[in-house]
Amino acid sequence: MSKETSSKPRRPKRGQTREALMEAALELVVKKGPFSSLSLREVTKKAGVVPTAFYRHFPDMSALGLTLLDESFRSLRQMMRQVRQEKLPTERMIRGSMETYFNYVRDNRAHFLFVAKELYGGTPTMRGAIRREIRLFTSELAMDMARFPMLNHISAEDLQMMAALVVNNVTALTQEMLELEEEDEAGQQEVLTTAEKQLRLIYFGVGQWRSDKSSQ
Amino acid sequence: MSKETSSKPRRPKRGQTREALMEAALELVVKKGPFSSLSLREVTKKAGVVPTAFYRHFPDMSALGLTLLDESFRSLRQMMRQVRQEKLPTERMIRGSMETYFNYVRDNRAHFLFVAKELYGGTPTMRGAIRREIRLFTSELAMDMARFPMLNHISAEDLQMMAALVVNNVTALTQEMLELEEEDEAGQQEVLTTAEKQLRLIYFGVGQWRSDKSSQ
DNA sequence: TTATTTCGTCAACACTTGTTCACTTAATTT
DNA sequence: AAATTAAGTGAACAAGTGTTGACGAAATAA
Repeated sequence: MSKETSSKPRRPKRGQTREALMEAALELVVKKGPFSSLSLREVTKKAGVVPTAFYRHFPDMSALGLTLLDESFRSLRQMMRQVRQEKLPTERMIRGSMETYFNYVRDNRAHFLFVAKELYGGTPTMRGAIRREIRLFTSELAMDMARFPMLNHISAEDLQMMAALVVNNVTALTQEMLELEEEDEAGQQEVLTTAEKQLRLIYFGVGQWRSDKSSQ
Repeated sequence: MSKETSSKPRRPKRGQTREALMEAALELVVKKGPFSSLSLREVTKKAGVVPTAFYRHFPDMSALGLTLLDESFRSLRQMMRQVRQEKLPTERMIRGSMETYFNYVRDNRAHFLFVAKELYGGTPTMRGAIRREIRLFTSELAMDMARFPMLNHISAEDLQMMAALVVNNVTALTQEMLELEEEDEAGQQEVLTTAEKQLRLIYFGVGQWRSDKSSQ
């Protein structure tokens, strides 16, 4: 049966509170501080709901945190998959993927801020989950590199080390990006071109690499 | 029975409480979480002193934090100066400076943990202070590179970008190091050799770099 | 319809928090 | 030796915290 939309429900609709809580937490992270510093009560207050209502949706704050984390990475993984599919000559690929990546960061500022602030300061569980995701990205990048014919001569572990170099650096630049004001387009552009240069430099280094030399 | 001769003072000596507070805060950061999540009361408790005694030494917690930050970076800067003075052929220099740096990290675990957990999660003031220090290291590294004759042809801003690449990566590896157990020597060794390889790769990349190419 | 589950509310609890004030006493200065 | 300053203590506060349990209304299922 169809229930019609009356003008204003006195209570939020089914399951709407859950999203209100997640959204409230994100907003508070943006303007107040790390998720770990938020209290259950202020989150519920911001969500426009009484403290006890929280327990209808999450057993405790850390459950909310892990849900938020999952949400953050699910869409990010999806975007990365998309980027990975574009087959282009290396130089164009570097510029292209950096552009789409940083645009994505800009469009999902709150989620990235949330993750950034928990990366080193969160609970062990939280940190572990984030680090696992990052390692996943690294491995996938290494696998991508392994498919390039010109990198045939490089050992698997060296590829891993190179991928880690790229990921570490992009991660750091992401944080730098988040530190900028949202309106600071010039600064953001600068970070982007720095990223491009750095990746290009790494690319040059990879071209010179001999794996036997490293095992020494 | 009250009077003791000279063995144990009933009260800490002059100015001893200040250090007790700083030490207590560091210990709590190691085993509990980011400094920003510590309460004044638990710090004083750990220091074996009543809450109100805190105000005799610091106006509030954030002042303690900034003092701790200063302490952390002062000794680090000193060590970096020392590293920078050793003049060696590049390859040896990479290995050498990475070794002494990571040994220093191991010996000052608490301070690095403190800084790491505040880097992105701390108050704006705290984050700003840390980022300023890091930028300082980057600039100094860029200046060092500028003195190499073989890097004459590289523009100042490209040198800055290269130094940033190095610093970003070492920072990330430091965090990785801190995530390991203190006894995990194998893991620590692995991080070290990864660091060496990555720096060598960057070094190769620098060798191929043409600044005019970058301006496109 | 009626019955049932879902989910937001209210009151209350036992804590912990930062900070104040008046106090004492040790250490230093005069 | 006396006076002064530095630095610890204890009680008290208002505000904020997580969590409980019983209650009621709305949405869904029977």
